[in-house]
Amino acid sequence: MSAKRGDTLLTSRQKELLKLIIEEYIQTAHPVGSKSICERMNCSSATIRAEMSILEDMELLEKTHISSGRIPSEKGYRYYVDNIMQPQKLSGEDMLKLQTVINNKSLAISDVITKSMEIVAEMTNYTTIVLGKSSKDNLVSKVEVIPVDDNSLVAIVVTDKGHVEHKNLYLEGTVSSNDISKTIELINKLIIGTPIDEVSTFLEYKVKPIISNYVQQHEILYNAFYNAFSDFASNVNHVNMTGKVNMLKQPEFSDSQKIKEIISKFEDKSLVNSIEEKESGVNIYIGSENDFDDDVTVIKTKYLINGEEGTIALIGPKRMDYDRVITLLNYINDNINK
Amino acid sequence: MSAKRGDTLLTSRQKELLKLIIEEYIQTAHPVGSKSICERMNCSSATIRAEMSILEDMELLEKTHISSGRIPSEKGYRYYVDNIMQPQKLSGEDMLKLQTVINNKSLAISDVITKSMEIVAEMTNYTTIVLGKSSKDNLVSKVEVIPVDDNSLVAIVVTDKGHVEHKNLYLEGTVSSNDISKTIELINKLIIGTPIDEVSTFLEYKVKPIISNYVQQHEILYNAFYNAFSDFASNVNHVNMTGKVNMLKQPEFSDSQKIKEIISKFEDKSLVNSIEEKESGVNIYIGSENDFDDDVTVIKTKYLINGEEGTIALIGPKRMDYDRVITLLNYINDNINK
DNA sequence: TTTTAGCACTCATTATTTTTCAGTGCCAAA
DNA sequence: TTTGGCACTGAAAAATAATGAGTGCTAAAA
Repeated sequence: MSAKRGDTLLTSRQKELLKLIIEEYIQTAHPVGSKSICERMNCSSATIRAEMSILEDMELLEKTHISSGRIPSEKGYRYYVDNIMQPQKLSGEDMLKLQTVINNKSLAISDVITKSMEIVAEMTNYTTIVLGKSSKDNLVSKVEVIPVDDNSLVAIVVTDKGHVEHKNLYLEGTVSSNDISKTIELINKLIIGTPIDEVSTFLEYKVKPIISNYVQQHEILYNAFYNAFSDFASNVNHVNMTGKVNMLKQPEFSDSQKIKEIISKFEDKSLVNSIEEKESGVNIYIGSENDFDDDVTVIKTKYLINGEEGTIALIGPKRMDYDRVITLLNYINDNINK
Repeated sequence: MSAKRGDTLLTSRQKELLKLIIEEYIQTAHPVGSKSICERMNCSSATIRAEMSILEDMELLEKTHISSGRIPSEKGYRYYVDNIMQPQKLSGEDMLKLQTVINNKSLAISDVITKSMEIVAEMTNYTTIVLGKSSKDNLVSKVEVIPVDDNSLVAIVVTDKGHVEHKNLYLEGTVSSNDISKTIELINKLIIGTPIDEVSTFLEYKVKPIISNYVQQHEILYNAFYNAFSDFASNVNHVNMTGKVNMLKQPEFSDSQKIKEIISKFEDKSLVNSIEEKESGVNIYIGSENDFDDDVTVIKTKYLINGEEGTIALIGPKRMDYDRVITLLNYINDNINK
């Protein structure tokens, strides 16, 4: 927590006002007027208006039009997140729901993460993303090939991190099972320990030149395996998104143009992949601070457990329940680290 | 083609008129007025109106309001599809695009199907779905277990159809590698040849009673494998959807409420799975004829190649370019059968 | 110096009315 | 049987009016 970032000098009353406005807006999605506040701060609406006006000068609040109530600006949310909001404890209900997954000791960690985030999506009505394992550091630890019928095989690659990829290969023409097993032997001998994203270049420089010495129908086989392995490298990133529809329930995305925009972005693989988090900790990217969409907030955190690494992220409107989401992500983060 | 289904007695002029109206509406999405037709049929708009009126009495056309042009009714589309439309040849351009995938002999058939349908989605601006392999008829042909670290394993199952499933298992406490290999041996011995959807009951009745005779830490191991296999059975259906966003581009789905409805349906796994086609041939389900949504048409066909079976489907507005889509699906169908 | 009541003013939103126009149905003549 | 003519319809767009939540400013009260 790089605390107090940009903590402009606000009186404690201004801080309280900002807190009340942001929290009301988070709940209602309607601009907040001076009247609705004054009861809670026992002073008149005129006083509130004066203070609001100051907060607007500081660019922490905005108006939607000249005579409207106030909504938080991006800077306002940022100030709230950095200087006002204080992390709550996880509610009993939330904890209970997560525990059923987290305590299930027979689940692999990657499943715990995915299922936890599915639960979070459901609880919060935001969209969650688990971006799994990048190919870096995944070393091939076993290549298995199983014949299916005369013309097709299944090739399976397992990495040292327990990542599995498979691909059905089709062989043009008949290839002797002897040739197949020789090829596999060769591949296994030469390739084990190679980073998975380097395997295709490795195949080209180490295997291709010598395969013809050992294998009769080397060309067909080499090509089949080459195709398979280049796919493996690019597939190692897996993505799991849950609750895309939740986003459409948010009032800020009720315009059909905006809906299309958001859905398109959800479908855009390279954009979704770019959500991968580099920094450590639970980080918050409000509006233009993220590369996904100016109208959303992305909260994400990197995980690295037993060599499996990835990012868990949550996307919601800028008007997000920051408090709860951060508490949830922290809780998941702490718990998957045992 | 169960031709001439419901071929009410239409004069050839009425047929031509219906054809023109439907084809214009498919292109423009606007109700078609009598004036815009009369040039092409060289007669006056009054004559067209009279004929339109007859077609409306037959429930082949509808009005959106009392003084509007005509749009096809569901029955109208049905009549068009059954009795008027005649299958075109595939355009050179369309064929070219598909050939790049279909002629790539090193791709497994399942990849050819998936990629073809991705291309179709892009070409047509509709949404395509490939619903893969149901679990029926998939017999376990190999179980492979690979240790990742002290507490975790990867279990891989391959079926006789070349279908592969894998799962990371986490073992609570340390389990001797001897016990693990004994368990695998036992499972491989007893389970090979079992339909994948029956494996978990099989485990319960055949393996559970005797495993304690061979394996020390049988409980941990049995549970881990039991969980893994029950997942396998339910995962055998895989789904690939492409072009969800295309649907939102269609003018009939520009209303934000409708968009949400469609997107929700796309996300609903059981609904998507229910698209599976039982009948043979390329079949057309217009509006209320399908279970997906009254405002769409679903065109689908079953495939069964080398033991791999599934459904390829296309979803678009009822105002769909039936001609082209059917030609495309037929072409793909013919070609994946070599 | 700070707070507050009072008041004129603004502008989104909603409702109401008016205008426009593509298209229809019907009829009588061709 | 076809067609030109014409009155009529109703959606859609444009213009107008009414409503009301909320503001900024000012001058008096605290």
